[in-house]
Amino acid sequence: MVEDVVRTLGFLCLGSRLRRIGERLQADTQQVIDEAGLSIQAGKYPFLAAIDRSGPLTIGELAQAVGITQPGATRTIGQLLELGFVDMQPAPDDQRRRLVSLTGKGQDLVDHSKMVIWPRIAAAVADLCGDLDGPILEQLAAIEDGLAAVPLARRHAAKEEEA
Amino acid sequence: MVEDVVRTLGFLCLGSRLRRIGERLQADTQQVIDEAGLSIQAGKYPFLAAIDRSGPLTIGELAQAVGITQPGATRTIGQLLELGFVDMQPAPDDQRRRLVSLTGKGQDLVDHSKMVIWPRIAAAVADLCGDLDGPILEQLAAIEDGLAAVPLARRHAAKEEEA
DNA sequence: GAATGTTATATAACGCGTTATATACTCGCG
DNA sequence: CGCGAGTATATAACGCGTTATATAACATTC
Repeated sequence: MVEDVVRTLGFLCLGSRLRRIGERLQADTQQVIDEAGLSIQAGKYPFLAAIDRSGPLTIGELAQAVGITQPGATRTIGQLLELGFVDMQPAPDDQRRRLVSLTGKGQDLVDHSKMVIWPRIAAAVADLCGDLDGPILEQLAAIEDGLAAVPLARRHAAKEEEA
Repeated sequence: MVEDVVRTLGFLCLGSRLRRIGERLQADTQQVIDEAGLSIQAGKYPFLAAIDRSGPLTIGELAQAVGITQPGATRTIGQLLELGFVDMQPAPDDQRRRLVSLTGKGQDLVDHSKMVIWPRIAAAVADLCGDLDGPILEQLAAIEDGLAAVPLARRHAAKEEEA
């Protein structure tokens, strides 16, 4: 068995480690979505949720809302356009800005997800790390170990089952 | 100002959020490395550190050690080979396995980094989040806010300056 | 009102992770 | 020995982030 250097090095590799855990978590989230029969990628949800919460947004606002750069937002919105979940039209007062809104199909997906899949995911993640506390490195170790022990797709909110 | 949906959605977007923070942290780390005049990318350090700690390792062991998949390790090691930091030769007993070791240049880089740059990075990250405690979402918010307020490159271990 | 600067989006190229698959070597067994 | 199964690495293709730069529309200034 080889030692996990990223974990061993602690603060020195915190960036790598957060990325690694984030990727793992997102892959597990994707599995939950797939098992629910939804045809959407996990990374696209924040865009749909942003529009659902705030109404039509421009590309630039979407980039800000999901915390990525503008070219990244342009690309993902392009994909959502092709998938038919959003619609885009120039802002009436400024032809440079493009207002992105949900289509009926997109709104249906959001509405369905809000009821069925988002609570499921949030509950699974809460089960994984909702009760954690203490220094961040310890929590990250607990999250990594927790995911290895029971993948996200098999988790649900901790109830009083053991009672 | 647009709301940060990833932060707002909490556990639901934890994967995206960890990735995002990890990327930001790693980019800031890169800046520290660049400012120190070193010509190496932050993401390659874990590979060098793994070999430094454990001696020559195969591609597969390196992948395990840094927590990525084998093709990712193959690629990064290919780059380190081109940069002249590592050397690769078939294992004597099994021609399938390739043992990756540090070259003199690679060892020099590691030795120098261990003295000069790694402590600097670890101290900056510790300054950012070493004293944090509590639920993970709160710590992540503190880290994001902290990075926005004072980038990693301008941080150092918190001393009793305020005394 | 034409030149110039600024802002919003798009495009290109790259970094670094992934999965899927090909290839080369080793091992075990008839 | 030779052949099929398994293992280690390499390659290809893609996801999704980045930076740098091009283009189009608006704003300003003389």
